[in-house]
Amino acid sequence: MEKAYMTASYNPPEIERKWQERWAEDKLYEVSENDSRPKWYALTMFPYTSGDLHIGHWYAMAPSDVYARFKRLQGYNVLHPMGFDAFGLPAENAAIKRGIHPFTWTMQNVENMRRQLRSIGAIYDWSREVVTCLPDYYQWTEWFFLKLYEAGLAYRGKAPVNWCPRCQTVLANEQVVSGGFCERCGAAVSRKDLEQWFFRITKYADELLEFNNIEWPERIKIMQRNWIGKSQGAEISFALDHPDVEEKEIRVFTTRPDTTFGVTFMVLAPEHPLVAALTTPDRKAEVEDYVARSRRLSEVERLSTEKEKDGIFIGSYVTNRLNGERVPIWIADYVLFSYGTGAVMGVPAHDERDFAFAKKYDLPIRVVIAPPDWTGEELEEAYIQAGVMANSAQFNGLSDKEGMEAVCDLLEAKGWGKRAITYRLRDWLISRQRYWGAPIPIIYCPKCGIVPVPEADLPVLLPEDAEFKPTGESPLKYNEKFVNTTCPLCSSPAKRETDTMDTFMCSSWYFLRYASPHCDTAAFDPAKLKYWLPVDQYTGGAEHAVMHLLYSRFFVKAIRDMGLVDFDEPFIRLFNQGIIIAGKQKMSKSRGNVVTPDEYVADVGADTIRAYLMFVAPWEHGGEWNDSDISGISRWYKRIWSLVLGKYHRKEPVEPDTAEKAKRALSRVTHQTIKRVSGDLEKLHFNTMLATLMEFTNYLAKVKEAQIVGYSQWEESINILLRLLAPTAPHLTEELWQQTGLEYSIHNQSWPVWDEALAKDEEITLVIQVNGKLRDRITVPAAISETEARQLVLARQRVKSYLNNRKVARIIYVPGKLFNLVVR
RNA sequence: GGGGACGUAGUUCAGCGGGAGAACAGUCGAUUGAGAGUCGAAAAGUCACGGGUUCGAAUCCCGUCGUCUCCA
Repeated sequence: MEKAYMTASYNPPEIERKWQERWAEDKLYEVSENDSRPKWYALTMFPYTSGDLHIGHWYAMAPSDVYARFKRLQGYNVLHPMGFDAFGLPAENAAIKRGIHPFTWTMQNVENMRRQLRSIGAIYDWSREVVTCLPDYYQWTEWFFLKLYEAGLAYRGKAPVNWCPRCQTVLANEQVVSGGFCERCGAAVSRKDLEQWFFRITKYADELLEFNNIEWPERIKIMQRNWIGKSQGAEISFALDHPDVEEKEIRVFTTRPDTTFGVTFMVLAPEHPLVAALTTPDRKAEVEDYVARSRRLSEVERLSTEKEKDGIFIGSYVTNRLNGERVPIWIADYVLFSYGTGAVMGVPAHDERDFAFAKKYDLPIRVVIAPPDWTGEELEEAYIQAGVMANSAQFNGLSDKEGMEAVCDLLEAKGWGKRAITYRLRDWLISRQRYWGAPIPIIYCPKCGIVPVPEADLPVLLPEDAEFKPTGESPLKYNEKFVNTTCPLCSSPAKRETDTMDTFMCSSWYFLRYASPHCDTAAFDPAKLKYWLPVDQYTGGAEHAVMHLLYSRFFVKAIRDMGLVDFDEPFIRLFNQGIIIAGKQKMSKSRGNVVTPDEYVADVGADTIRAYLMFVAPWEHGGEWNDSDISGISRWYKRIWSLVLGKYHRKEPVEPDTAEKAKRALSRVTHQTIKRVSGDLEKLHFNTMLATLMEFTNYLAKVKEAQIVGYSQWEESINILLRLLAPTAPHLTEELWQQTGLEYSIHNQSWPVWDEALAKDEEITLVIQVNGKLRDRITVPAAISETEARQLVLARQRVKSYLNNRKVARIIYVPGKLFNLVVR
């Protein structure tokens, strides 16, 4: 009836090291597609090789590992891979700063981070690791570029980029600090037009707006929709008659063609090509000054609502063809050249920005959509709601909606414009004037022009001996051995493309590589890809909402249309975890509040950190790291340790009725726990799952204390506790599993299943109310009928005292819950 | 400025028409040479505020304040 075990105390670092070695030896977590179980692909966004794994990485990885382990115990063949996003600017900056080669710097970091990642105790199948900066990976990144080029989805075009004149280099948007200055030297950043490579993501704009058959958080979908920014409206031509300009029209895009009669000015983007020619001599100096100023601002600043809308009249006019009016042309930096047509019509009565602009420069405001009960008075603010057209000739009296159609019909009939759709989304600019990225596999031949590198010649290898001094051009440009080549078509001397690819290109397909990471004849083995993909559960930070997550969707759709894959979306379920902060602030090196996990691993152990991170708050919220709270988890584990390994003693004899009751109670609590833990895990509610397991532990401690339940049932409950805890504390549970004499490994066991009948409460507390106020409560069988309940309730002394002589007007009975007497 | 979400014990949260709960922290007691640990016990709340609907509101509705978030 009792068993005793050796009870050494819980020593996390020791047992964690032991089991990690054993699991690696046994290849416990290596997976294969030759498996009869259903597959489950659980993916966590791979980390950038910054050098150290901080607690934020743990927060992303530990809970997702818990979920992956849960699916594994449930009987799925779980692929849960890990790798490194290893190309990118920081490696190059480190190289410039410290004279280390980016490759060396990156691979040192990979090694360190791999060690740190192993300490988490996750089920990563390390045999599938990918590192994006290694040739066996980036040759396929290059290959995908060629595929996109063949499909007409990669093209070369001019684009304005951020340019620092002092550092002589192109800057990423993130390197332009507010006000438009260089992060490094403080010089004013300007815009410069460069020939760049683009991916035609806009071709998929409409499909990217659909989220069919995927379960993504609503807010990420909203962010992507906003980013794509589809607007329906019309392109309208305004007549231009200027002696120095060939063009006879300026086209604008508007979502409100119904307000065209309200146009009182036109605004061009400062970089619009017609600006110079249309500027009258008396305004030249002012206009040029304004253009120069606005080129310095980033787009975000130009569109900021904090910034007052300003602009300048350039002296020329266009004609509004609908009413023949002359309309003055202004320029203003809130109009972007890259969006729509780079020109907008100013309708101050019905657009907030135009209203503010007109007020500032005293331009006329003409109402053409009458608000209800409008009697011709001036507007206090722009009226942007629905209304009836006015001051619009033959269209007067139409609703704005009808007007929209009628005006478009007229424009199309007369050839003055057409219905049109525009997107905020631009094509994806992938060129980087940097060394540390995948080379763009293109050759420029003086005779043949742009020639793609033949597939057989891949990879185009990064030369090891590049100079990194910042010149504003790719370091590869000065590497003659790299640049000079021969044309694959005509064999004449030719030059290689020297820009490298945006690193988001590498991360747009890495989830495909994990299916067959060592395939050296293709980017992936189609059969293995078909088995594993798409990703069933993807988790990571929400900061990737409109970059990585959108690019990956585009990528999959593009290669689907090439026939390479047969699914439409890369990630079926998406979940974004929150952020771990410290001292009420986001962790950052400059604040010096970065929590490094290694010391905690050595001290309290990975299992404790895993549980602590999940317990601190709901996963999607994020929470605050707090040293003193970690001990709560440590104590809980120690209690489990002694609960499981300590002697279980049953006192004899036990009265049969009491024994039966205790037995049923334990089985009920056990099955309720299985049910709650399973449900919480499925919803990724780790914090409540842990609270449930803590309650269960507390309950088991009481059971042990009471010494009534028989040993076999006790053992069964402990066995269930360990399996429920196994995803959270893989090392601790493996150790206890072994020490209680069970067969290795706990991680190959099956997830406990609850019995609904056993989980059901047999007795409930019936709440007794009088006029809605709690007056008494009784314990009754769960299945009690109303009649029986009424007899019991009315017999209660306390109830009688509230009733004295008053009449029961109504009875509200909620089965299983309460009995309310309404008395008068 | 607009949309959305959220304000429950010291903390993190659950509950979302019917008894105000859990975990952790904290407190006290026991064990101990002392501390740690373990065990036990009790405590902790105008459920942000103000109205309304209802037999009954933390829960539904309206308003106010505060926090977060997305958009402009």
